[in-house]
Amino acid sequence: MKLLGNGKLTAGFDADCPATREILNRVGDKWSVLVVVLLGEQATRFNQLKRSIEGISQRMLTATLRGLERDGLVKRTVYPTNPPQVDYDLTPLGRTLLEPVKVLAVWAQGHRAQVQRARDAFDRRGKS
Amino acid sequence: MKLLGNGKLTAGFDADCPATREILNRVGDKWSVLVVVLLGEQATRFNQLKRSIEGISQRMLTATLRGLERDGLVKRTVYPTNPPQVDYDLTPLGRTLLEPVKVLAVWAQGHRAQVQRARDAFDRRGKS
DNA sequence: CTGCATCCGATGCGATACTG
DNA sequence: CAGTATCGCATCGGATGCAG
Repeated sequence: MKLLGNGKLTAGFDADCPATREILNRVGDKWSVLVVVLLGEQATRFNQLKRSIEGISQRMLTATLRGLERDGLVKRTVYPTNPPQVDYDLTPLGRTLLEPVKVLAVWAQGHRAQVQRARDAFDRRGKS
Repeated sequence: MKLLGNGKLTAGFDADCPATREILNRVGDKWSVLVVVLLGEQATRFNQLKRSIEGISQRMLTATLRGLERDGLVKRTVYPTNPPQVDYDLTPLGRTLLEPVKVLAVWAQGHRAQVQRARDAFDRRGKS
């Protein structure tokens, strides 16, 4: 990315840096944030997570958890019982993600109506 | 989504609410955040944006700007000159999004190394 | 300069069936 | 219970060409 002149974004960060991009991808994907928030509540077993998140497929829950685990945000603990029991929990690193996510969620809910109005207005203009 | 028992996430927000989900989608998509940050710097013309964002296709820049405009985050101003000139700028609403996004970006950059190490370790375990 | 339309490969993700 | 494997549709997004 070419910067705009002074070589630095006045916002004080580079939204184009690969690390930022990757985190944004994580936060943006369909299920990761939801899983992180739920695990922020308490350690949870696989099937309980599946029941808690209405609409998620087993495939996507597995993939989401693997991704979060790979990034060191989630810890997977296997108890060799019969039947097997697997607990997922946030790591300390994962816990630090809770606050930034919350800031976004608060923004979303605080501006929900305003965005909706803008959207309606935009769509009306399009129809005319 | 079924909540975990008390009917409310202790984090103090519902990451599953549709409004939150939509905002997360916006923030998560490939180019929106980058465009918002750039426009946070200054109003910018279409082709200047295109040059500033290395790798974006014209198609996606158009789509991204339309989406942001529809949500009331970006304002599009046409100057009926010849050749035509179109300026994009953040709306006041768009400007309020800058701070939450920055919080995330700061997190990303602050934990970049830690995530990378976790990822490397995870991948090594997989190979063995 | 600022777009829109079309084509088409890449990826996302749900459904389903099978395993230890 | 906690996954893995495979399929198939839907959407994403780049490349290209045309237009006001």
